[in-house]
Amino acid sequence: MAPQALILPQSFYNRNTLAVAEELLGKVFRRTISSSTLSGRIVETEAYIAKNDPACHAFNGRTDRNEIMFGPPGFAYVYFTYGMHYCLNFVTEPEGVAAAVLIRALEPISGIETMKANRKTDKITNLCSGPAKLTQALSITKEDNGLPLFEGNFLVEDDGFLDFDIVTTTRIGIRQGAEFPWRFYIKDSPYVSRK
DNA sequence: GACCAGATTGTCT
DNA sequence: GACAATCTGGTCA
Repeated sequence: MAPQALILPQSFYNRNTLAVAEELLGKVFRRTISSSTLSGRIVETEAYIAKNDPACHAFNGRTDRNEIMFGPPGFAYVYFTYGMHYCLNFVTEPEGVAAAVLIRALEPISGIETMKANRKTDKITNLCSGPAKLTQALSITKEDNGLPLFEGNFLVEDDGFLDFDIVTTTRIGIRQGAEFPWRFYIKDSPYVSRK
């Protein structure tokens, strides 16, 4: 019998961002939209910490866009980029410390038919294997910015899955701060964005 | 597989 | 006005 899934409490996020990014691997992200459930296992993350990290949106201080990162931990930070893509982050560290974890890839678990329709492809490994792909598959938009992750319809759960190794690399798609080894993914997962 | 161009607009300087 | 925590679809090998 599989262990019961437990919702990660807000305190899970109220910690060092690198630890949270690493420990989010293997956890399950789940959202419910009008009685249908879309979920997937987190297989790839990246850490962004305003202090000393020029790649972080909050590096140059508080703005309208990054305000949520300065708030309490355990909330979603969704931003729009490249004129057409949304990316999903989880805010970490105590209130006042701007930091977040970018969710880069999921292994689809439920709601796969809906994801296929949203992504206009039938290939499972192409549904959520990238930060903008997974927001498209799960219909995540600016409307979801600021939602709590520890209660409601937008959650992260621990179902006890621990059978994997973790690979640590530099982050993807940034120019400044590219040398920080703050990307984590599940070794040998076919659902990560890139090796 | 690798590399490259184009899409398309919010955000900040 | 420049750029962006990206993706897709094309070419070439």
